[in-house]
This record gives sequence, C-alpha cells and structure tokens, in this order.
Amino acid sequence: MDTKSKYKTKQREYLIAYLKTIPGKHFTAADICEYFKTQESPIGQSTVYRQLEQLVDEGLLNKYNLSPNDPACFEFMEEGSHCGEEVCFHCKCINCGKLIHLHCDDLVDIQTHLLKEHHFTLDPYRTVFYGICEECRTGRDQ
Amino acid sequence: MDTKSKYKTKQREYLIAYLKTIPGKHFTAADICEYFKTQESPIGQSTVYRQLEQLVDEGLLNKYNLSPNDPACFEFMEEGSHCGEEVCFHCKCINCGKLIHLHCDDLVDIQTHLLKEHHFTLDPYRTVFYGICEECRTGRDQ
DNA sequence: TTGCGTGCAAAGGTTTTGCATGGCA
DNA sequence: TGCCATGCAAAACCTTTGCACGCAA
Repeated sequence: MDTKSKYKTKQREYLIAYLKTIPGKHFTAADICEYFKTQESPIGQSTVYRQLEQLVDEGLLNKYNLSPNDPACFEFMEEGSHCGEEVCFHCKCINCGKLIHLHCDDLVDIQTHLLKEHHFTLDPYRTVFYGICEECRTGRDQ
Repeated sequence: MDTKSKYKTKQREYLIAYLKTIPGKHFTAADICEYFKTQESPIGQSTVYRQLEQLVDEGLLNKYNLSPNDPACFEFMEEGSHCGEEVCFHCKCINCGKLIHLHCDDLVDIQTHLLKEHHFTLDPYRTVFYGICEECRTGRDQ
C-alpha cells in the first residue's frame, strides 16, 4: 500500500516541523489545531485530521485509543528518539487519566509470548495497558 | 464509592436478564437498544447508556475501547462463567477487526510484572492488545 | 496543465445532559 | 411521600465528508 503523500505542501511541512519539537509528547488533533491558530499560517482542521492520519500510515506517528468518546491521542516517533530505538509501551490510569511511558525489555517478552503461543503479532504502538497508577492506588483505598 | 444502584427497576431487571443469555458475547449500546425495540418493553437509549455504565462500575460488565470513533464494546462477565473464574485477555486484530479471547496464565505474569516493577495495577478487563492475527499475517505478506 | 491537498461548512455517529414524568421503596 | 430512574429531545463531542478553490509538480 502506497500511503505516502505525493505532494509536499506547506501545511504538511509546518506540521512535521512542529511535531519534531515535541517528540514523545502526547497530543490530540484539537491540540494541533489550537497551536496553529496562534501561528502565522493556521491549518484547517480537516487538513490536520487528514495529515495526522497519513502520518500514522507512514509510521511517523502513533495513534492511541485512550478512552471511548475521548479524542484520539497521537505521539510523534522521531527516528532515533528515545522511543524510536526501543519498544515503548503505554499505561493509562483509569482513575486519574495519567499516561505513563514504559521502556522495559521484559514487556517485549509479551510480544514473543503472544506470537509463539497465540500466533498474535502484538503492536505495542497501538496497545495501551489500562489500570491504576501508584498514586491512585496508594492515595486512596482503591 | 457506592456505585451500586439503589432501585431495582424493570428496565434494569430486563437488561440484566438479557445479558445473562449472552455471556462472553460482545455488544454495543446500540445493539441493546435494537434488541429491546423488538421486545414488549423497549428501553430508552439514555437508560441503556446509564445502566451499562453502572454495570461496568459494578463489575458485571467489561467495557472496551476497540477503535476510536467506533461505539464502545461491552461484554457481560457472569459470575462463574468461563471468563469469570480466570483472567480473560483480549486481542484485537487491526487488520480484520477480529476479537480474540485469551485465557492464559502466562499473561497474568504481565500483571505481576507491571505491579512489581512499574507499580501499575493492570486491569485486564479494560485492556485490549492490538496487533495482527494469524490469518491476516500468513494470508498476506504483512 | 493535471490532479492532489486544502479549507470551509455540514453531516455523521456515539454519548451525554436537561427536565418533566413515572415508579420503587 | 421522597427520591431515584426513566425517556424524550436536544446538545455536545470528535471525526469524516462534499465540494470548490488553490497550489505542487
């Protein structure tokens, strides 16, 4: 599937330039729209959605479904960035909504296990572990 | 937090009765609405949403975020059912959309690992593993 | 010149909410 | 009787789509 964009537009250029300034950070399509509203050349929201989708297809961006009804969350995966080299997992706290990055080789074993025992190729960039973070667990009796 | 319902209404009773007939099956709020439209006593959609949410809080129902923009997916966890005794994980194929149940003790180790090493309490009933299923992997060159 | 990318506005679909009514305890 | 649950309609929300225009190649 050739999902690469064929034209190099200013909007795409500016978008990627901005994304490169926030590697590993999480953002929504609305965040991007907001940011570019304050810039010289705003980008229409349709374009933001379309470009983000395309960047996901191209592998430059990861997209997470954090909660139903909440906006999709993206993350720029710069080549050579801290998330680019090793596998990066995410944990999302059901209680406070915090999103935690995990770089742990042990979790890579999950991939191996799922593949060997269950013939399922896990995509860590799409998968989010849901649960309760430490603060929420120890802070209250839940 | 006391999230238990205080009143026992007919709608709630009928809803739970129906859910008990489809343990382990996946359904959306719209599915429930549709079903009850064909019954003697339909249930308003607000009520369906509110009751489903409540049942999730009570632990009788699991709720999954399968895809952004797609309706939330629920699953009834009957006590003593095949998913009630042991931990049940889910894998969702990004390609064909298939949802796979997994009952695997090895995956329970993930929970232990996440808790001990990362102080994160994984909730397997909320977590979905995304990836590529065997058919999609071997069927094509992806 | 060709046709893809853009942007506006509107539509789409799911979920939530306001408010009056009805039903459980 | 008191108060929660219901149901309708409308709103809210994110995202997609139609279409005309503009711009890259």
